[in-house]
Amino acid sequence: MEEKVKARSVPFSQTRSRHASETAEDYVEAVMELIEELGECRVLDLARYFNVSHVTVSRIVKRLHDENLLYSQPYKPVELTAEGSKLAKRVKERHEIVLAFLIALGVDRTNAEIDSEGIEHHVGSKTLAAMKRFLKK
Amino acid sequence: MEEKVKARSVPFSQTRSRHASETAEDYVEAVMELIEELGECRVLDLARYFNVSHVTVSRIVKRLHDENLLYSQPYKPVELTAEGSKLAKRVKERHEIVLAFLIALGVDRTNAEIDSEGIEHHVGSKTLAAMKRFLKK
DNA sequence: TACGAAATGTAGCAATGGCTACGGATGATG
DNA sequence: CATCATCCGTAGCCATTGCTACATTTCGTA
Repeated sequence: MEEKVKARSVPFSQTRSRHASETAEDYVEAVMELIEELGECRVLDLARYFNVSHVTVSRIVKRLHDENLLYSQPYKPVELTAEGSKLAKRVKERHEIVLAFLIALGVDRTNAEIDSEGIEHHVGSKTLAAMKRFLKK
Repeated sequence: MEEKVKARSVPFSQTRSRHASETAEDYVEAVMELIEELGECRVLDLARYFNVSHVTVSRIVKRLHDENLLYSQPYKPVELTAEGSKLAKRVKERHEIVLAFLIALGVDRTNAEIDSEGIEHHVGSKTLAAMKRFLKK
């Protein structure tokens, strides 16, 4: 009888895979950060960082190892592969831009840090470019 | 031997419950939108809206019914409870602000729509206020 | 070197959100 | 009012990300 609702511009279809990708982004970024801070990155360092159990970390590390983003051996520190390192740098740069942008927008640092963690994964290249332009002014 | 890494300001601890909350927000917003557009909101309307199977919708509707956000009876349209309606209005308003903000920032409408869907759930009250201030100028 | 604490792995459970396949309910139409 | 297409529910599968409990490995130190 009437018009069908059009599906969203961004299908929510791949919610699960999107979440998995976000996890990957968070983890490679954390590994890079922890290696910079501590010299190495242990499973327990990640567990403390994300406030989850070492079991959760260990399973995710295994998956990211299989996806060639991390390199890990039993009972050894976690390292980044070349691919993981590339991703981590991209993610970190995007994260820094989003954070700086929110602060420039007038958000206090604490809230800017909180929100940027969540927002960063959803900032496309166009939005990122717009944020960069804003920062230049 | 050295300083422990401090946990993130925003614990990633409750990733699962955060995702569940985002789902709740998406669904009450969609239900409100679909009722406005179509006069009622059926399970299949939601399935088309989110590009998922009706099974996924049906399970989530049941959960949100248990959480008192939606009202549903077998084979009947889905409705919002008072609580769900309140949440939906809040979410919709926030969504509209984020979308308008991205457009004002210089992002084309298509990408603004895409990114606002993902960003909206991570915009805290302080960031939302900053976006409103920006829009007034 | 041998012990014990700390780190990591493994087993197995729950919740969430995807799916297909199948069966029952509803409602329009002949 | 019988039929059939459409809508919806249920069963049951998988993946992801939480967890606790328990087993194993590592490593500093007695």
